[in-house]
Amino acid sequence: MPDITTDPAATVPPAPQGRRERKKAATRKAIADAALRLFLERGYDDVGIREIADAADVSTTTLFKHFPVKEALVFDEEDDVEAALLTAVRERPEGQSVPAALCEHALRSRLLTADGDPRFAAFLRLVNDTPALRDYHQRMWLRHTAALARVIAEESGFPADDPACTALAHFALEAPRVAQDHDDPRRAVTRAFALLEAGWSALNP
Amino acid sequence: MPDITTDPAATVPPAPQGRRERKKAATRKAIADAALRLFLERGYDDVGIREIADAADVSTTTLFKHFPVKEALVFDEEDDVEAALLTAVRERPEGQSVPAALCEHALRSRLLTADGDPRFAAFLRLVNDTPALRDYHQRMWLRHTAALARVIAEESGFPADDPACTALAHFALEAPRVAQDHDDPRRAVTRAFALLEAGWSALNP
DNA sequence: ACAATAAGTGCAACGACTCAACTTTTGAAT
DNA sequence: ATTCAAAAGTTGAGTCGTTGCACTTATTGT
Repeated sequence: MPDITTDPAATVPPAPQGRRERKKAATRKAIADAALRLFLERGYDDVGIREIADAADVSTTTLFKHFPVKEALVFDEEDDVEAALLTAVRERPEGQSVPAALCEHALRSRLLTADGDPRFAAFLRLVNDTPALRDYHQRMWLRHTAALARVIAEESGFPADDPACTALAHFALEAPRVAQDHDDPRRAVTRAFALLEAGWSALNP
Repeated sequence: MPDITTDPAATVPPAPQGRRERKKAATRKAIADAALRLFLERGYDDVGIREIADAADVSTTTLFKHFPVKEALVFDEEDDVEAALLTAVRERPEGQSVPAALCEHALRSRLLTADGDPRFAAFLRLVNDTPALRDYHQRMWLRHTAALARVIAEESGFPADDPACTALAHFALEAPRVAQDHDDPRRAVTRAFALLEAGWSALNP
């Protein structure tokens, strides 16, 4: 449904849709904010759903209409993360290999180290110290496997359903998790990708 | 795992335990059997804990004293699976690479295809079609990462804490899961391990 | 024979999540 | 300007996995 408005000034800012959607977004944000605040204060497992709903001044049913499960409260605004991943591969510098591009992307993403920002550091600690959150995040992250595999296939000329593409995609997405258990995550990521890089180049014609 | 043993000679030696431990094992088996039967009949999500407990004629409290969570009801008798994994690497044929040994082990294990046995095929379908079970199984499977990484380090002369060893271990354990989403899982596993094989050999001096 | 130990029971509860019925708000079409 | 349908939100009861507690019963080592 294209937006054909008579008044062009009404649609200048990013996407301020009707008041309805704005209000919806507002309560959604209120819930997510309340949740994150409470989680950081007292830990994920020691905060109940009802408590969060109360803090955001909504009912628990409303809460669950915005977020499918408790874990999702923490990972709001995780759109365009897939887009970033895919373009990192597609628009990599001339001559750079696919695994190398993925490695750089992994190092660039702040999932490993929150340099500077103490608020983000606290967030990272919350996620990594809470098994439920770690697992959920990884599950969500792996949902990009198929899309990434497709892009890899395009970029490398392999058939779209070549298992090697899926494998590389999956392994690349798992790499950060593997690295997080090491004392020097950045080095670990690099080393894991060295393995993939060498293997991938050997597979190419 | 249900008591569908491939190798009849591999049955447990008759551990001469007291009547206490025998009874305990009996109720445990009764519970697991009832659970698997009901799950296969009506699907994992459509069978409740209380129902299983009733079928096995125990209280839900007793049930949870034997199995930590619902998913564990399906994966009983999963010991010595780590031992098999480790020896597959340690006692591989002369001149065979570590990834190759892991690939063979993956192909040998019946997690991919239940050739012939229809009961095991049904079991596999149950697990693969139930997200909760798939995830739980993978989580349990990944618990062997550290042990496998240590063996890999020993066998290859790398320092015990080299991230490359952890990475290879992790990727190798993930490979079957990646392959299951493909139409020809055995080929997919082989191809995934080809990637690892090539990369690993390139990392060696 | 006798405590110590462990298995098992019953019940009540908690927390996450769902469902159905209902009210209010909002965006538009008439 | 009125009316109407969809969407957002509420309420309350209920399911389901899981735990805690107090209790009984059976087995074991001494």
